[in-house]
Amino acid sequence: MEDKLTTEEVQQYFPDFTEPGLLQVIADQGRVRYFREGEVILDYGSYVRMLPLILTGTIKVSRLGEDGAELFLYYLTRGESCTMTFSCCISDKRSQIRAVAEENTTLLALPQQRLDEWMMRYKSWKNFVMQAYDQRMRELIRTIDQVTFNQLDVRLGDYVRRRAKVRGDRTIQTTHQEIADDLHVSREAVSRLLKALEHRGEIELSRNQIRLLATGTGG
DNA sequence: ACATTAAGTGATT
DNA sequence: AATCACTTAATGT
Repeated sequence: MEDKLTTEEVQQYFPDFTEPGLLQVIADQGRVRYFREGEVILDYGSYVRMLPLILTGTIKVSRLGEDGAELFLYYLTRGESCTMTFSCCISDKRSQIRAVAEENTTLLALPQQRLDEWMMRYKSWKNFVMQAYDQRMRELIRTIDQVTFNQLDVRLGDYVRRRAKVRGDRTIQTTHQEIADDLHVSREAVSRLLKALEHRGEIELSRNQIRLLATGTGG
């Protein structure tokens, strides 16, 4: 596989990038990198020199809590970039997050130096970045709401649906313990609430596996 | 058959 | 909702 993309390929992956000059510079400076499932792409405390644009696969982004436990933040999939990484690039700070390949993933790594210059120069790039910020912000606010109002059942439902969505599969392979770690709650709480969801007919449980059942008419 | 790991449950705080 | 103590179920050797 090639190390670089052609401008046509960049256009295909990111149809929102309109300026020929932007496509050219991304194709020119971007490097295709491949990560296997479970590989750590970026870890806490390391300096960020590249901004990733995800081409295929999924990346799981988490934050390190005060007590050393991890808290799941969000997934990145095709056509997305990492908001946290972008802000690290801009301010030249160490990473506050860890990014792990949830499945085999290819991404386009963009060198950090030019990013703010592109913001002024290419409107579609600026829009892309701002849109990413907007989306992440909404997501995080929703999570904060769920945490502060103790709506763990809602949060758990969201989690399962998101995870199924990024995989493009109604059946997800995981343990209750893994979910508990991601959400920072006890394993028992996860087991009990999942059981409740199962009784409501939303999911089906078996060992190491959760299946999402089709929800009623119109979804 | 036995050990290990995942999941379910009730009681307590 | 967390923690503990325990049971039950599934899987691996």
